[in-house]
Amino acid sequence: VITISELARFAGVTVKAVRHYHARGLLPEPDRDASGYRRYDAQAAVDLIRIKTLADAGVPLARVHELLSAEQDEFAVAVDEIGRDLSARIRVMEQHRTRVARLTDAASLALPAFVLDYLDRLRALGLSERMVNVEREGWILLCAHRPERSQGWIRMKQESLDDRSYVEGYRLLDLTWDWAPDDPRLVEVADAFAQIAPGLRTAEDDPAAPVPEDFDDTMVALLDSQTVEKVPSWARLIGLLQERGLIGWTDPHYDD
Amino acid sequence: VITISELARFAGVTVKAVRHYHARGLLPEPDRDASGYRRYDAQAAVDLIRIKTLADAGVPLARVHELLSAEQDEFAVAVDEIGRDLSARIRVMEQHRTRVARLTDAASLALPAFVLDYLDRLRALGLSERMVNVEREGWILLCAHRPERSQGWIRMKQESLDDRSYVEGYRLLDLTWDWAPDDPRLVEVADAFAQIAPGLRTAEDDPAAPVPEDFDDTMVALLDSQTVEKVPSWARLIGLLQERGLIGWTDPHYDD
DNA sequence: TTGCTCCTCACGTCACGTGAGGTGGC
DNA sequence: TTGCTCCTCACGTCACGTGAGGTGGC
Repeated sequence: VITISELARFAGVTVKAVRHYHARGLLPEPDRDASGYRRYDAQAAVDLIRIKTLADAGVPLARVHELLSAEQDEFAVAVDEIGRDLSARIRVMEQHRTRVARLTDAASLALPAFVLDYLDRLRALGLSERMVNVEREGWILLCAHRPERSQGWIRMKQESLDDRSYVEGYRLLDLTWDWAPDDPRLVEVADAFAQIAPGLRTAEDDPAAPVPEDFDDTMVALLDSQTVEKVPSWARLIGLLQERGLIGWTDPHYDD
Repeated sequence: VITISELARFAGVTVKAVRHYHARGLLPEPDRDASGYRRYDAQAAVDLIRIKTLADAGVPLARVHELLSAEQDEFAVAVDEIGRDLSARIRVMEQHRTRVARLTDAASLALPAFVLDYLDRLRALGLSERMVNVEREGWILLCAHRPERSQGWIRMKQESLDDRSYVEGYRLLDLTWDWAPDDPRLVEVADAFAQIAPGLRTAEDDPAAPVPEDFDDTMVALLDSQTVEKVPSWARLIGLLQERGLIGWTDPHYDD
């Protein structure tokens, strides 16, 4: 009594969708008129609205097919499950929304505000932009890998930055970037670090400090590729520091 | 420095997804090792996390490609838009969730509680189950088509059911279901309706009553296919009622 | 006659997933 | 040697969308 386009508009779907539901066996093929046009009645409209209601809720069409011929109790259980599934999907979408809301620019992608504050402070302390960049990419990795611990680490780093000798260490490291690995000044820098060392915080000082278990092999490999493998002079420097009994988070076997 | 599976696990995606991003040109192909294996560095991990963050937010990969090379301000505008889009999608999902929550069984699919209450009352008044079914399917159509007006209509119908003569009319109609269209008793029923008529409510009595504009051609055609086209005696009855100056919502030209 | 709807294939899309068939590393 | 990972095609999936080429109704 109505045509396919009338039916489709009525239910709020496309004509193609209706034909697709026929092909899938979800909606029974109606009788045709003299020219081969499909003619639908109210039952078809009711069926289609049911299909759309379930499909809109994210139910796969194969599942819709089952449900349309399900018994009362079986259906009730399924509807309950669909509702919980929708709620769960809404929750993850809300997480993604808050994550997206933090993305003010491409540089801060995946970085929470407390890391951005920390990076701003490094800039304010006079560190070079490429140094800040190394930190930034490192923190993107850390935040992705250990989101629950990263805030604690940042707090610890912020406290460390209150220490002048710690800041001096950073500035020294910044200076060595372009030096050749065999630059004799690196030995002086390593000695300077050894002086500063007592001021550097370790896991023994602070329970929030990172411990070896915080970094799996993947993490260590990635952080290394950003630092010792990228800046030749730093590889040398790490070696010199190890000779002086100072080791950081990096793989002791980085030089393999 | 890390393998494809390490990279994938780190970012929380599948190995296939990483290769897909290579194929789409989203993630640059890294160098290979001696056996042709891809070797990734931290930059790749950072890039992949960025891609995943955007893709999780529902951004099409083609769009992700643009955004990764966008300028600060252009990116900020896009992120804002993605956030609004996510919020909108969350809102429609919440609508679908509330709609799904109402689906206690297959019969009540797409029907709000106030319609179910109305149908229960019809049963309580002694109407046959098949009669209730005709009402139910009609209301499914009405609720789908005019959701904003259906509650008002139900309220009006509930008030009408307080009228004994109105209820009598329903019971008479129920009785005629199986009669032949030429059954002489139909004339008596039509006469009885004519007696009841002053008690029937019309648009003149109540501004909430349905007017012809509430039903487009599709709606009329569908409601007809559930009633006058389905039950032969009703087609005859409508004709008899029209002779007596009583017309309902149905198409006056139903008999074409 | 023009424009709109309808019909049936067949192939496209989106973001991957699934084997198939083979090689490399411990 | 076994099991695991890696590689590259090629094709599959899900829910339709997009024409292609043709007919019917006003």
